[in-house]
Amino acid sequence: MPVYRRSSGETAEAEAARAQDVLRLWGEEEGAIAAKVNGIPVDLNAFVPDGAVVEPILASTEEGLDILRHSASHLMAQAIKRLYPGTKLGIGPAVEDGFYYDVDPPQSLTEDDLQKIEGEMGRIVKEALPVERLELPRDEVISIFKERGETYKLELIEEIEDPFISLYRQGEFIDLCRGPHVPNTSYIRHFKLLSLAGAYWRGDERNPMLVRVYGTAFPTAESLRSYLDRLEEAKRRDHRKLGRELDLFSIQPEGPGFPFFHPKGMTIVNVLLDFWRKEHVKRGYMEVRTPLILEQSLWIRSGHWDHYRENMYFTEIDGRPFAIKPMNCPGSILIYKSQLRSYRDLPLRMAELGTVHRHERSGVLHGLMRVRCFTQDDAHLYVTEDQIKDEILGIMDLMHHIYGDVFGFPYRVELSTRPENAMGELSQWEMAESALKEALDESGTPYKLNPGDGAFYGPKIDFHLEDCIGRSWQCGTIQLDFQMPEKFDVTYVAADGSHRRPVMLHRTVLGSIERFLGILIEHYAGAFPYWLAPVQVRILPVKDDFLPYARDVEAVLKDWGVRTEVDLREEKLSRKIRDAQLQKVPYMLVVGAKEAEDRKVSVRERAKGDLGEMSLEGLEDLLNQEFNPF
RNA sequence: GCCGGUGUAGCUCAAUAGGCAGAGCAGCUGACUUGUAAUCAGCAGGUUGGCGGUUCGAGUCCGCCCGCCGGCUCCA
Repeated sequence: MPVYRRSSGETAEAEAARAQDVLRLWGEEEGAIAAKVNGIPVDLNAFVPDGAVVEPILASTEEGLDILRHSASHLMAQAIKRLYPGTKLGIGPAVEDGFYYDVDPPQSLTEDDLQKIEGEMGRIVKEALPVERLELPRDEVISIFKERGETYKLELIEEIEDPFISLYRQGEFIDLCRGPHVPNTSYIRHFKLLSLAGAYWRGDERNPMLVRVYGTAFPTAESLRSYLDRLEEAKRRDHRKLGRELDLFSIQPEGPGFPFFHPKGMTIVNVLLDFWRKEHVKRGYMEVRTPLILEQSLWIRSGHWDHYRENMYFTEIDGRPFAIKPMNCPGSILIYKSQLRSYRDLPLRMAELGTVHRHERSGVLHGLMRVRCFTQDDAHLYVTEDQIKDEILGIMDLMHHIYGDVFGFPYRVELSTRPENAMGELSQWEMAESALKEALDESGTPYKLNPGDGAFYGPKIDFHLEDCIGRSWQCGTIQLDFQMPEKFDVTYVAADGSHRRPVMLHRTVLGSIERFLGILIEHYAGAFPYWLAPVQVRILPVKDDFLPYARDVEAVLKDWGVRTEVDLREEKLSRKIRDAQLQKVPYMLVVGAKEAEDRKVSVRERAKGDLGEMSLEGLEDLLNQEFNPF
């Protein structure tokens, strides 16, 4: 009699059994949607070999959720094929928050069709169709999909080398699939179709475009509900909406991808940059500024002409060709080269809040997150080879300070290596890549490897911040560059009098100021911490009679360096409070007869509410307790 | 750039079936003189994104262009 084992070590004997039967021996079949046999996920009705370890996969685990969603994508594809016969199928995987299926329907689909498809999915769920795995010889599989006109599937099969190929069938629906899946369609209860979008077949823009139908599925109604609530929350936090409501910035039809910063948005940016400058001075950087437009020949020499031309804007001055800078490095190099540099000058840390223009394709623009003109908090470090590691560690420390200590953002690190269109020698790339790795290892930073994602002039370490709804944004980057110094013949005089070539480090911390502001808006849902709030305190006179006192208080606060305004309107106090709350002003000061008499203020904090009356000194103490990274 | 959707007052949204472009908020004017999340009244506000077409008649139907939204590809 075969023996089956549990991960805990327990064993049981039974006749040749399927995974579900083995789980039942231990009372573990409840809630399982698939099983793991010797660590490999399989269907519940898969036969288990003698001696195998069998564990349940629950829908509530990450692995189980993936299976549930993958099955949901099959369910959706089946519904689509029922409603729109002749639809050809692309691929339909589970993704981060749900699943999608790329389909090629005979007619175009609209949002209204989502409801219909959902309805049909509901019917298939009720049918409780068993989901069966088939393993058939290649030829047979090919003829099945030929017969069904599934040309995309045939293309996928061509790449599978195994003599046998697995398929999954539920009712009349058959799909090429590795599995595993839920045992029958009734397991998929809590799902929702979300959106439609175009997507190129196999992600290549030369291929035909299919319709990607997005949906999500969860094990319980509550978890589905909370996910949908989270989507709503994300909408509420959308920086484009808050940017308008809080009057921070706008993007006008006259400048697609070119944001306008309004006074309040600019205040936030300036506070942020004041902090940034202080921090950089502290860490031995000097600041420079280079021109926005430079002669085309410079860009040819730098390699941008060959590697980055499609993203650049060009112009002409006095009949000579010029380019608008898409990056700040060539300008920085010109400053470096403006005089002879000694090894004593290195490491030379040259920072620049550099405004760059890049031509982004119209479809990718997105509020402040993806624009055509942005300011990078750039820096170029000129270092000797044996300074590389320490300088990288120094930059990583700065990143950690700003992301972690100041903003409390979780972040991820990725190392990107040599891309296809790379410039320069392979050996230099290897040297550069291993220098970055060494720094990462020494600092003990966990990172993900992204082969082929480096810049054309060098490998890079990217820092991805995670925002409130789990999206990640690339902000900081450290790029190691042996190419530019070479191209521009950049040198320093070594101790022995010889001319040596420095290595160049390019780096940003915030990345793009625009994008960073967008992230901050969403992260704080517009309720900026006190130190960043465009208006820190709003003074609310109870009635006009107390305007003079309100002005007095305002003058005192301004003197303390607090960003203050007075609500001058002839409105009721409750109205003024409401408006200040909606503007997410951190502190409101109510001033009326009592306050004016005693030179006091009644303080209301936007989240805590009424804090009661206090003297101006008491207020000063209170404000001084607020977080301040300076 | 590509696919799909969408565009009405500063904002949010109405306008049966192709038949007089409207409301709330915001703004302005006036009244009210206000104590912890919306005082009342009046006024003003529009080339319905643009251009062309169909029609007796177009916000509505068709075509092209532009912007925006969601994706794809690409990226700070």
